[in-house]
Amino acid sequence: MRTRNQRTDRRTDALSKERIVDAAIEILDTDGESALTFRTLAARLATGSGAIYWHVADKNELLTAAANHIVARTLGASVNDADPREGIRAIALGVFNVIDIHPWVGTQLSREPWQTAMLQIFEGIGGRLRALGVPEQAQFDAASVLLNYILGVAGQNAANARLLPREVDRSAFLASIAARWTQHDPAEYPFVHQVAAQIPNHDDQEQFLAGINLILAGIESTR
Amino acid sequence: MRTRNQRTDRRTDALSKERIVDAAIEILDTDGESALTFRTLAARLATGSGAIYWHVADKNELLTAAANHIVARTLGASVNDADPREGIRAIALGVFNVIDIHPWVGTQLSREPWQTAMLQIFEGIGGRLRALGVPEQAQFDAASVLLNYILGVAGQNAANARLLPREVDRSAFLASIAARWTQHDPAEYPFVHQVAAQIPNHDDQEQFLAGINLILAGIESTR
DNA sequence: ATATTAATGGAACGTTGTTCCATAAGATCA
DNA sequence: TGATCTTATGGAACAACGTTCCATTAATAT
Repeated sequence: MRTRNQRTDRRTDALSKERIVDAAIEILDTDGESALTFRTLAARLATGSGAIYWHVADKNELLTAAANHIVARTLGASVNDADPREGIRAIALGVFNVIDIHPWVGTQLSREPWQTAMLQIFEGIGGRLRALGVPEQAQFDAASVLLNYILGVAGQNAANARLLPREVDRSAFLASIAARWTQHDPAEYPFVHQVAAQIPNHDDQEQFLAGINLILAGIESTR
Repeated sequence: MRTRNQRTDRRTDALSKERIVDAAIEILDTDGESALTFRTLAARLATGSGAIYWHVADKNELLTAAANHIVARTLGASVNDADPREGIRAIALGVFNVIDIHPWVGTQLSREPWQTAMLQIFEGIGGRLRALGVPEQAQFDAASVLLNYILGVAGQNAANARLLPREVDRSAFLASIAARWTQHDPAEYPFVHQVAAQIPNHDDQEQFLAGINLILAGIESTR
């Protein structure tokens, strides 16, 4: 009997979409978005780029699969179903935090529309809106605002992480942003100047949640 | 007197940042984001890429300048200051529509943080929130939700426009999205399935405005 | 007229995503 | 067991891109 057990004990170094996606995630996490190329990936997997293309259609599919993997894992964990409001906050915060750790996920979410990761977020939100008693007519709009707000913040945070040379002091980074803001004419940009003062001691995550709460308040007020 | 009048009657074909940005906008609008390269741009301006680099640092600066140009022109036009609520809606709708016409602006807004275009939107919103009577403490958070929601929608619409092969029938496009949604397991994605039915006769702009109204309601309810 | 600076345009460089293809490994069948 | 066919591999080659370099020209100042 030469036939090995189906798909079990093949060569241990066999390539697979899973191994490729895992390696891609490692590169993205440790060296950033720009470090992932088919050459670095092939080097890490000790193969050639042609072999990778046998398992993956193109770079876009690879990035989508990587982002889906991370988001699915995150959303699966954070389930709090006592209060639908809390459930929505937990989903939103989960996405926010996952992008804090893997900023490239934010880039991918805002670049590629209607991928599975987005639908998962959408479903999680929508189901809880129903539980909240939002009428069916209004559910689509309500879930859409929440999702787009989350995607907007995701994109911005990913973009910020892209410029941040890697672990630059956070307060120095905030200060440099505030400085850029105050360079504009105060007469033309009074609000920007007023807010620039609040930037240094400013908590991204707290402000993100405040946004979620404002939207939830809006959804519940228009019933 | 050989000296010509300062900066007036130079060679009529002289390059300038303005001419370069204008040409870039034309290419982006007529042939899409992927069509803008330093080669196509040089060809259109009948010059070489080196000459362009004398006026523009890199492609990022070029795109930022182009987006700022378009957004500034749009926001300058749509001023309605009878009601601050209407003013905010006008700004949001202005950005939405400008991205409908120039989708690449949406890509740029979500990719490059804290550029002038974003600050202009932020300032327009913030000033009107103040006029609305939102307490100063809450203005930052309130302006931030609105801005991030707008940016989220901007990014998604830009991404959609990128996939749309150019002027494909809109209803066919919506139908294909709904089809993709319903491919997922109905048991796992009940909300997505419910909403997929509403996609075909669905107005993007209307839903966008509904989102703005929900957020405004939330802002006004938590005072 | 001459020297200096500003601006030009096109060749060349290095990197990228992707394709191609000769070859090897695994499975199937005589 | 050996022959054949499919699956999978890895590295060379390609086209396109952003960017840099540099010899040359136009405009200005001396």
